[in-house]
Amino acid sequence: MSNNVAKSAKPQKSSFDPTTIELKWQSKWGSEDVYQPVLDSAKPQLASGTTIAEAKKQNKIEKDRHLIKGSAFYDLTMFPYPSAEGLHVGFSYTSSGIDAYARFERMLGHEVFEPIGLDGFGIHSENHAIKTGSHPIEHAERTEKNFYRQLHVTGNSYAWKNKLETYDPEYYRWTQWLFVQLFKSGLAYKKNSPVNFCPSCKTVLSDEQVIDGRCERCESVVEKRDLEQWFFKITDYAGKLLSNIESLDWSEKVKLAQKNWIGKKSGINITYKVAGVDETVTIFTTRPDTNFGATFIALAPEHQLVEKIISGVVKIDAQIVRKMQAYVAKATNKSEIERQAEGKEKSGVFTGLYATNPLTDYQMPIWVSDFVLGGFGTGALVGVPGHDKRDFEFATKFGLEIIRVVVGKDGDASPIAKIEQVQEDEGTMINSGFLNGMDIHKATEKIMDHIEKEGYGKREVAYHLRDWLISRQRYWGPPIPMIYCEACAERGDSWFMTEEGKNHFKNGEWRVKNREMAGWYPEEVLPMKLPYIKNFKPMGTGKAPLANHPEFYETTCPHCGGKATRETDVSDTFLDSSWYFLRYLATDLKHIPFPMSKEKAKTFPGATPEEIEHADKRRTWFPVTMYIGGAEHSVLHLLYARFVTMALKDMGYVDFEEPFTRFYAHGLIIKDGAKMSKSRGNVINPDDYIRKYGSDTLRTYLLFLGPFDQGGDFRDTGIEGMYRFVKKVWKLFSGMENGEWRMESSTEGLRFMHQTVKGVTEDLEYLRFNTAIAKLMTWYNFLAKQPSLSQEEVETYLKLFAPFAPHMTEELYQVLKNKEWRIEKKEKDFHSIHMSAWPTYDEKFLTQVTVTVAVQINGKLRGTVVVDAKDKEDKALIEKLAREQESVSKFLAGDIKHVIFVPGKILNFVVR
RNA sequence: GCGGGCGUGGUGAAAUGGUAGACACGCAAGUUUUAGGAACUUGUGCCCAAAAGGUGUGGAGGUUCGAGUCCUCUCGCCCGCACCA
Repeated sequence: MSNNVAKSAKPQKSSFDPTTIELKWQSKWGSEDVYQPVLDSAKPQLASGTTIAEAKKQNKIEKDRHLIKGSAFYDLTMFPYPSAEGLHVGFSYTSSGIDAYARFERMLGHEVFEPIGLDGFGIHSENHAIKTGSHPIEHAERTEKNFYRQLHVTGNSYAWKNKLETYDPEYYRWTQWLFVQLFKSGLAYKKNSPVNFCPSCKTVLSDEQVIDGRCERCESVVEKRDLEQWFFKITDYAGKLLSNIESLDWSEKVKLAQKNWIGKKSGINITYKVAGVDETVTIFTTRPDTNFGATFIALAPEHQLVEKIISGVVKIDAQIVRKMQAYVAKATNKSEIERQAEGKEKSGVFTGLYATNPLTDYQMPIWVSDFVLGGFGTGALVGVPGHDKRDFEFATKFGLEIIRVVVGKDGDASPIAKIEQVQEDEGTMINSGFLNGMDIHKATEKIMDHIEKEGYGKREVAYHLRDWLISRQRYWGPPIPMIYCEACAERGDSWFMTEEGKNHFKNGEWRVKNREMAGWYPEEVLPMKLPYIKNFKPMGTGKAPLANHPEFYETTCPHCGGKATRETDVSDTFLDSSWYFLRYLATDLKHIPFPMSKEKAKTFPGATPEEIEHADKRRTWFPVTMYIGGAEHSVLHLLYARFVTMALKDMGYVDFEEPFTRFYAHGLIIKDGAKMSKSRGNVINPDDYIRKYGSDTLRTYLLFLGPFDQGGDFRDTGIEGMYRFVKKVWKLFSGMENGEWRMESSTEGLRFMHQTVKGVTEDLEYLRFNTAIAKLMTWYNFLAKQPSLSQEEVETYLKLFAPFAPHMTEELYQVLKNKEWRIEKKEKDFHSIHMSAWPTYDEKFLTQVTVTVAVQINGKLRGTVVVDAKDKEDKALIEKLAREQESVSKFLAGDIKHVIFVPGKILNFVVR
């Protein structure tokens, strides 16, 4: 029966042509700037000034949403890097998510800013150019066009007027400006040090770009090279980068990845006198409680004292020096991979020197060993073989003494002879003088107090995080805008001698004072344009291609006017992306890089009063409200962007410390169970699917695949199914023009609508797109069976579906609008609805209350009871009863008139 | 080794502590079609010929009137970090 009725609501004919519909709306949205927010007039993000994370914690989010209509909502996705192959479907995934979210937020009444751009500078793009045999500049021109075309057909509600490209001189002049500001703040310095070098990319890499000893991009084994490089002093912010993490509304996983990478360890630096020579060795340890058991000292091959011995400053036996030279040379040439391949087999050379342990007067032999890391702590450790497995391995190999100082749970107090006996856990101190009998935590505090009092040690915090290596010996990046002047350096007359420089460092030591630093920065003539050169390929000599071009690097000193040279390295591509979210809001400002206070904006040469005004007003958009991107950037981009923001805050350019209030890491899209790769031939080009099914279908399908943070498996049969569904929706509603609809929804219809609205709203808020879409499908199944639909149901359905399939829903709305909707007149187009009205039915359904009690029916205990309350008194009564189990049983025994028990259905109680 | 996460049908997966498997894919049968495709209808956790019934969220316990969900242990898988002193 219902089948026949259902048919009456369905179309006589259907023609669903997604391509035509989508192009039509895309061009309309574009030409009318529908999604271009007025940047200057948005209200601040939250009226109270609290962050969304805080509001959420206080459960105020729903309430606040209504209070802050018209407030700025900065909805950002990580911009893609353009490749010859075109847009990756992984990006379609992100962009579908961010756009569904943007459209949802817009309906809640926010001003939403959803910008897009291209991360076109960097090794990635340059390698693509080399592979295709083209010049990076031509490569960029070509891919830019293709990428923007592909980005357009997704139907995303991008603010197209604010697009940017990192290789645009109007962009990278500010990247260079940023470099200069960091330099002026003492956060950029140049240093000669062993660095990671990728022999294939022929450039140095930052620590973060080395994964398992291999290059992040090409997976070549990374070598160690001594090169003079530019670094950013991100370690200055290690503490803040770590402590701020707690306040962020990010997934625990990403937060943890950052915490681990920063790697804070609290301990103590202990300085030991070296017997017989005028030297000391400072070690870092987190376990000073075991110090009575210390029997040796081990130095990293890079350690200063080792250098002093090798260079003859500290004189020891010549034969040992030769042995050490050989060992150090071998160790420093080893790549990470080689070191791992050798396993944990310890090696080392005894220096013949001893250090005295003041606690015991034990003469600890000083060794050099490559299991000690030059970059952690002080590059030296004190060996306690009884209570550290690595120390034990070292001690047994070289016959060093092992002393037990902790007894663990097993009560074993015998001498430690086997590795299984090494006691690294909790326990009680023995053989440790005044520490005896204490547990290790108490002993740790006690001994640190003692050492500090005796004056040979100081509590210290060590971090795993190292400074950010910023220079690259490549072509395709912003030239580092520094000028070296030999003459000024000779005179000791460099930037550091200017009033500005002196003021900057007057309260602290100068972090950077070596001679290589002497020079000038041409701040007022930025951008330092990247010239077109033919031989742009990396050379592998430790110099960048620009070093072959005197016409580039030869210049005059901005200070003395003499001959000077420019830096020829370019900066890391991660610098480009560390601040792009700031620039989106100022792409039309020629003289100011990003929104900032009037006071600061005025300091930019050439800034017009209008520009200063814009810069000031647009600050309401910061920080980024919602950021969606890949989890692979957990410790790279996200850490760098946080660091840059903090540095800019300290310089007074921005007034927030954390750039991304909320970050959501989406999952990975695989294809038919395998990772996409060209060699497998299973790379998805979104173009093919958009052409065949339309963007609405692709978007909805991608988001339906599975939980957004887990990605999913892309299957052609799956997208077919989604296409069927989209078509069904089209047919149902486009058929409405000939069908009937009624004034009011049925009770069941209302309940369905209420449930779906509530469910989908909540799902969208937490980016559970897959379940939101499933709810829409369920509701469709219900609607399709109805003999007729109400205008409210149809309109609500279209609104709820719009975040996923914006084109089709808008087209349907237009079709239906022209067919005598018996509703209040709609003068504006559907996109105005996008911006105004998210349906809520809470008020209407206040009468329905869910009570959770134990109920016995037919001798069986059952669960949830849905009670329909007739009026406010009923509702209050039921809520009160729900709070008190005891009264509920009474209530159920006496006051309920009917109990309707439908097998397979929820229990319904009708209140008198 | 440290840290985090996950184990539910043939598949992707749903389930504020309350009918386990929503929704979709796939599969099966049917209607329609010259055929293929498409569309529509019905069915589909497992066991049993069917019904009745039983059983069922990696495993073992526990809390609870009630556990996929909370707690303890255990097995298996995935992802970070790692010779970090």
